[in-house]
Amino acid sequence: MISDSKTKSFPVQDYDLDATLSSGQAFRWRRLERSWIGVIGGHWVRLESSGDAIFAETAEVLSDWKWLMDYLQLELDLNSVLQRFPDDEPMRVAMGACRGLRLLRQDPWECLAAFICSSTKQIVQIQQIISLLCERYGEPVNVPPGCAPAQAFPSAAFLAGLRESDLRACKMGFRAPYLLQSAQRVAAGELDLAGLGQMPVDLAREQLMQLPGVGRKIADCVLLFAYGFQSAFPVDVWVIKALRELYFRRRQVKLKRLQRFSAQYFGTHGGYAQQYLFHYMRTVARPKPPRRRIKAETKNVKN
DNA sequence: TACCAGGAGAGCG
DNA sequence: CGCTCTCATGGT
Repeated sequence: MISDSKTKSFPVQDYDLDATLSSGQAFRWRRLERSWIGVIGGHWVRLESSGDAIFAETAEVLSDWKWLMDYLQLELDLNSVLQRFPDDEPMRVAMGACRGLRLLRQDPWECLAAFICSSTKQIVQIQQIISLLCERYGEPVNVPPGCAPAQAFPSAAFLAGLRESDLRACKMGFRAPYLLQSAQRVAAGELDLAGLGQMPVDLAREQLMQLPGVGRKIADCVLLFAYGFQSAFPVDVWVIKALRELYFRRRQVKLKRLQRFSAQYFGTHGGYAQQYLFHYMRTVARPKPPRRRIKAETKNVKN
């Protein structure tokens, strides 16, 4: 077939690849000059955005690019999503600041495992944990000549056979037993990840929250980022900050009330709104870190 | 040094 | 329930 190729160009509109790949939904993308390198399923891929198109390069000749189109959600009409945002000032500001930000559609196990490792961690640290996991326990994938080795995300079955200390060595600390037990339950078929997508969202959430280390927030991340449940609205510290400052004027509001507010106010398409608020708070509205005082005598004096 | 990071679970009243 | 404490690790 003449359409077989290692490269392909996809026309896009309103697709901010940089924002999307760096907005804390996925943790394996690395920037290399103007492009992004990552692994999706068993495919090494390099992506580059030119404004009105996304260019993709893989390591092997392909005729079927559905895996990539699905992951990037290339067929989604973003405007129809943005139109469903609440018509208020905070959302207008976030929308203006994050134009082109998208939600990905990730593999459920990878997404679940990554977010189990995410609790009270900063994004760079989550990236470090995930990359250690993949380097040590993921199946190698083909890469183009001259490129660094890459691995698929390790399967639940493989992780299920490890020891807790193996996972702790990947710097995930107290999350290690959570990930290990969750991997064992998924590998044993006690939780059917593939089946969750066909369930009502509340039932799917309930199933996910049976897993150790998976509470409301992480369950919502998986429901949104892996299954595309548009009503899932992960309420984390950044979104709490956003809701308090933008909708409650810094009044003391309890987490429970924010969760109820978000479900009621943002409704069945709140997931996208959440990502816009999250990204807006992390980038534009991020409080400037206090500038370090430069002390000449600040040297590591190890006696 | 002390504090915090995209939380969850256990133990209390 | 609702609150508080703890969990491991790296960065500032």
